[in-house]
Formats: sequence, structure tokens, C-alpha cells
Amino acid sequence: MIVRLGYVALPLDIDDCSPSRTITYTNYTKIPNEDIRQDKILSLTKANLENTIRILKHNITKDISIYRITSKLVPLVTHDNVTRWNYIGKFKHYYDQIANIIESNNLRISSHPDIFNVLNSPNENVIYSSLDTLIYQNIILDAFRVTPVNGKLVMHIGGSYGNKNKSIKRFITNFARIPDRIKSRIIVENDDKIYNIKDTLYVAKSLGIPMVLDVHHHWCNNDGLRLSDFLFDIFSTWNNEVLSPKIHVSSPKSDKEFRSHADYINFESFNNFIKIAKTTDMDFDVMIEAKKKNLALYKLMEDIKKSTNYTIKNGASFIV
DNA sequence: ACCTGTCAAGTCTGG
DNA sequence: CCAGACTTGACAGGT
Repeated sequence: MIVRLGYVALPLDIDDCSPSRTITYTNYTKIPNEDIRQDKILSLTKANLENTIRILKHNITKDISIYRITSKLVPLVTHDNVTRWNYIGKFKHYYDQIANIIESNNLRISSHPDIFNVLNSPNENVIYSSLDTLIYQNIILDAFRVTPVNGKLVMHIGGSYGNKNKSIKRFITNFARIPDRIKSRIIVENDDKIYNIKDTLYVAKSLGIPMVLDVHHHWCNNDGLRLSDFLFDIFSTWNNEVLSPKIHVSSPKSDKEFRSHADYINFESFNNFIKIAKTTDMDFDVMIEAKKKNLALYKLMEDIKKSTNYTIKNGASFIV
């Protein structure tokens, strides 16, 4: 079984490399001249693309082939009152450069629209803005020449609105409204408060889409369900995919702030998960969601090296 | 150079 | 019923 590790958006071992530089809407409106406002957005986007290139190159030197791009590459892009502009055409050469790096190194690139995108909301305006975000994310992945086969968008089921079953149904109904190309990118993840692994697996199976297991969320929100009873079925939602199943891994910050992410990954808990995963005999990919980002990935690899249970494959993958 | 409050967005909670 | 928490990195404005 081969397990590959990746991380989210921002490496902490390169200086000044944020791919998420931005301007707040309030400050945007303080700029009196439309041209200067536009210049500001352009220069931030340019910096974000350049930094994304630096990050991908850095990842390659560390054998990291799993990476989640920032959802904030283009500042204020989904804001209603900000002028729409051709954020692809203006920087085509950067997107092409990124596409070439991804292609020639066979990188797995994903994206995760943030918590404000809710597909099961009863509020139509929320649906519209969520669809808008999905369309934007799809455009970015397309510009990176990452197809729906390789580039997924991770979504949560959403709110409960006092009735989980009804809200699950609404997610399924609203899913039909998503353009087909974007539908084939969407994968669903269990969350830490409302939709547990059973709920999420039900949605994934109903829609015929893959499920991402978040091990930490399951620990926070499990209603007594045992991972060992569900993991094979969760991984099996990826059977028709080219990509391997993916899981999210993080550790609780403290007993009190158990939902918050700790700096690093608890190796004992990680080992325990691997024991369960071993019974599925399937390769899988791990998205590390630790505060210390890729530093936590390096530390986990160090722990894995010291353990006798594993064989190191390269800087960011190992064999169980 | 460093610290603090603020920020575009949605939902849920606690008062 | 509404303000604040949740969560996140980054900016703006202060010292």
C-alpha cells in the first residue's frame, strides 16, 4: 500500500511566498480611482500566481505531489461589487507555466471552496454565490489544465437548518443544478459538527461521487459510528476514479479546543488510522491540515522514518 | 520590527 | 432577536 502526503496552500519554509495576498473590500472602496483599484487587484493576482509557481517548484524538490491550491488566488473575484475582469487572459503565461509544472511532474492538485459556500442553503442567494465560487474555481483548474478527472473540489454538505434529513435531500436536489463539468469535480467531506461519515457516505453514494474522509472531523462528530465499519465503503466511492481515495488528517489542538488544528500531527493517532486503513488494502493520499503546514508533513515523515512499520518511498510518501 | 483589530462570505450559539 | 464565535491568513494602522 502506497500512501502519499500533501499539504494546504502555504509552505512555511519559504519566505514571503503567500499565494493568497489580498485586499479587503473596505480598503478597495477607499481607492478613489477605478484604474488604480484595478491595478491593485492585478498586481496582487500576479504575485499570487508567481508565488504559486515558486511553491510548486519547492514542493517538487521535496517530492510532494499532493497540494491544495489557495481558494484566494484572485482577490475579491467573487465579490458582487468588484469589477469582473479577465483574470485568465491577462496572465495566460503564468497559468501555462503552472500547467506545465503540474503535467510534467504528475501533481495532484485540489481546491476547497471555503465555509461560506453552502449548496444546501434554503436561501437562493447563497446558492447563487456558491455556484459562482464553484464556477470560478473550475475556471482556475481549467487554466491549470487540471481536468475533472484529476482536479477535485472538496465541499461540505452544509448547514442542518433544524432538519438534517431534509437538508441532505436539499443538497442532493441542488447538486443537479451544478453544471456537469463542475459536478464531476465535486467530492464531499464529513464535517466536525453536523454531517458524520454515515451521512456523508449516503450523499456520496446517492450522487455517485467520491467521499473524502476527514479523520479529525470524525473524531469530533461520530455519533458512536466506528471508522472500521465504514472505511472500505468510503474508499470504494473512488472505484470509478483515476485518483486514489483521499483523506484529511489533523490533530486536536487541546482537550478544550478539540476542533482546532494542532501545529503537528499526533503520530500515535496516525498509526492507529493506518492500522484500520491497512484492512482495505488500497493506496490512498493524505492531505495534512496542520497549523505548521508542510513543516508538519516533514515531521510526520521523520516519525514514519523512525518507525519500523513503514518503508520510505521518497520525501513525501511511504509504503505500509 | 512587531502587535492588534479588522476583514467578503454563512450558520449556529448563547445571552 | 441579534451580537459574537467559528476559522483563516493577510492587511492596515498603530507603536
